[in-house]
Amino acid sequence: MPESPEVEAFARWLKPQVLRRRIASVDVPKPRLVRPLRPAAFAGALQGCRIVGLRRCGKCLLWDLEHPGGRPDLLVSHLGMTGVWQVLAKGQPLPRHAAVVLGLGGRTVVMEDPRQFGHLRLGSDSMPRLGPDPLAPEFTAEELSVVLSGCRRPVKVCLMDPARLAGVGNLYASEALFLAGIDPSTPADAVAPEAVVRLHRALRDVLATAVERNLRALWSDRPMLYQQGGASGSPEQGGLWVYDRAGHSCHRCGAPIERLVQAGRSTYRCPRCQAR
DNA sequence: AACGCCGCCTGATCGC
DNA sequence: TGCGATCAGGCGGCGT
Repeated sequence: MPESPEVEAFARWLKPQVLRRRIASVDVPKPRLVRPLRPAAFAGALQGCRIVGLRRCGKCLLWDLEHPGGRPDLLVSHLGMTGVWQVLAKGQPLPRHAAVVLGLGGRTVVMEDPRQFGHLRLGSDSMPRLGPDPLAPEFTAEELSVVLSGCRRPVKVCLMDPARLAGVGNLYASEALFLAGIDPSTPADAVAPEAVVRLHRALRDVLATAVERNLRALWSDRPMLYQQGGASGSPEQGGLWVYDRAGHSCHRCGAPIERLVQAGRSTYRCPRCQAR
């Protein structure tokens, strides 16, 4: 479940390894995940392009490309639930669930996605419309207040709606609400102003910390935060506050963490630290 | 416009 | 021990 901190880390980690390189070859072992749907068309459009930029937008990784003639293009990739980007060492075999393989001349970059919920789309019209990005430096508590005030659904569901807020998924929505001491089932437009300020700060803290942690994980070839599950230690020890910790005791107060289902997704909360 | 719900997919886990 | 059933989950599409 890569969310914005994971995608941001992938972008920063990959950028120095792919920038200014030319795409010499394209292989599409999982054509279902790409647009244009026909692998030959997809590969043909990518082949020969130079990678001139790599950035994140919400949970998407954006590849700025330049065709041999100089025409710009955009490759939008989304990692879905289980997608990862890898740089293969020379002679290293393809991962089992490789979806797209880019040969960059002496360096091979692969998107792997076992559950195949991710996708790669070519063209600048491939970007979904997104709300403000809480990782952006200019994101303010006032902006968050506007996002919440226009929504009557539970605040957790609101935070996860990409049209309202970009890049926040299930894990960091639960973690931020814990840090802010807010019950996830509070209607978004009923969150008190001082709680909105706490939530703004919690979102920024939890996301920024996760970017740094994920970057260290990538450079040292260790699993990322979301790949460890909730059973490990407290956040100080590299674990999580509430996500995936149903039945375990709260790291802060000891009360058993609860699991509830909102809009069909698991939410985790501490009944004492996040009382109504 | 806002919201709920289904289906896509496969590894992990559970019950028998 | 082994096998089938169930579950998780982002998000696009569709129905209300």
